[in-house]
Amino acid sequence: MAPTRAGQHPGTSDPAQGPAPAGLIWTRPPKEKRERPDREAIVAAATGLADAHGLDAVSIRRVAAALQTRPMDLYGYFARKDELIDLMVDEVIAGAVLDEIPRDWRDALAAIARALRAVCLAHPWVVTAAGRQALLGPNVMRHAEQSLEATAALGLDQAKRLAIWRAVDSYTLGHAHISPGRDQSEGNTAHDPGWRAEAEAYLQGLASSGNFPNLAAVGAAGLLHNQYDELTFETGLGWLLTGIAADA
Amino acid sequence: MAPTRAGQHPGTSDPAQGPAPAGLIWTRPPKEKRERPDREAIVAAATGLADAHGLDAVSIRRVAAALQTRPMDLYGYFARKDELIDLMVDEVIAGAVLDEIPRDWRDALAAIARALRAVCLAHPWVVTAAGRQALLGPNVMRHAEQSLEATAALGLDQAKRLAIWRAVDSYTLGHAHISPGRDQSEGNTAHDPGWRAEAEAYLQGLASSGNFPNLAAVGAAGLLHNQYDELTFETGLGWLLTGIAADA
DNA sequence: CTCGATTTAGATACACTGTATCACAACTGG
DNA sequence: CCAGTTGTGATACAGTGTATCTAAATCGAG
Repeated sequence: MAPTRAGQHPGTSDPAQGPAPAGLIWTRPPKEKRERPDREAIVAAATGLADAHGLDAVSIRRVAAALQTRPMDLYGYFARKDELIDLMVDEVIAGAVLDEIPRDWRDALAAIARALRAVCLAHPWVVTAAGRQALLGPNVMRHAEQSLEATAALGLDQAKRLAIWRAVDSYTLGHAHISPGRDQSEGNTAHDPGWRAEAEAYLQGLASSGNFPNLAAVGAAGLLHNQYDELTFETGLGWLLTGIAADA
Repeated sequence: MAPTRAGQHPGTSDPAQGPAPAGLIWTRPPKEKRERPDREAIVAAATGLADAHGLDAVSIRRVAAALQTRPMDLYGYFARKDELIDLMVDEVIAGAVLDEIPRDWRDALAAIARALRAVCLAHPWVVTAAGRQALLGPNVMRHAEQSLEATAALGLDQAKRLAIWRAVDSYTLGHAHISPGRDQSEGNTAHDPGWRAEAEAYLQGLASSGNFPNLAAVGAAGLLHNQYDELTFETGLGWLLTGIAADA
């Protein structure tokens, strides 16, 4: 990139360095000092990898390669890979933090839940990652703070407000978690049409066995397709909020 | 974990047609010809491993060692490790199938949810595994059948009954999923007292920053301990059922 | 300035993983 | 009997997270 400054090549005064780079020094680029990526860039690269190919595709080596660094360089910014995933989760959860909380508590909880759901749909791996350990990142805490703030004006005791937060988060994350075909990464079988056909045939077999009359009435499509996910999510969320309203 | 080749030539990774058994794992007979470790024993060994040391401890080599077999012998009973995990999940979910469904729909749904929760507490890894792909095993289907059966007498349309099942399962699994310190395997940091102390100090710091007044009111203990999990679960389940009742 | 001690960078090594592949034995149909 | 298929046992391969070793750079003291 920069013109050739032949001034400072390291340690070439010693003869017979083992893995010496090939070619004349004049033909080699000036070793363009690859600066170490900062934490933000690492998290962004890892998130991109996870979005594109699933959480399993996030390996230290691949993240390093994406940043043109070496694997062990990344460990300057976290001690274990789990910590990198913590950073990734907190980063994307920032997208679920509302700019403004609706005044009505029910609207507020619904808006928070929908924002969280949107993040879970955009980054399916966060749901998986959320189950690994307690999430304590600042953005997760802001989300929690908003969830508690939503019920601040209701005059409830702390335990009940805490339970409300837990209930809405549990439902929202759980719904995304068990959504069929949630994970769009290529490793997932649910998008292979062949698998789809076999699964439907299998479910047809179960249905025609007579042991699953209620499932038979629903049909295989209802179990395998997630095109009604949005509807069932909203319906269930409405039930939950209605139940809370009845108690509060 | 999974050697999912991301990005490279995608055409050559076509699954081999010859040796790969066709059909879903559920449709293939248990191949009882082999008498060494049968499918049941394999699943039991793998489940024991997962219960004791977490899902990550379930490796083909370790399961084989536990059964005094060789790794590749196991592949006579499933084509991929994921299928083994499917078998494990279905096996333990059998424990969530009720002998008898309470007549009252609300009691029935609550009983089903509590049974599912009990399985999730006894085998924390099932929650993780449930998110990997669509669960179609016979015992999972029996659980689904019961969930639909619970609302059979209410005269609701199929879509609503399906949504009820999804809502209760989502809430139940989600609550277990995000329970702090759910995974008791030794890899988890949440049981290290040192980590505990640091996490509490960190949360205290956040609380005293003034940016999280609602969280500060709750206190760090409420966020880190799961001793109230049972209570919050029951409370939220009650809300959900009340909301359903209001709509049905 | 010189010379040891200490920190840092860079690479390699280790113990694992899932599973494809291969060499070879055994059985089977012609 | 031989050819071909099938099964069996072992090894190989391409990856994983991260500990550890080596060499270079930096720094403090005299």
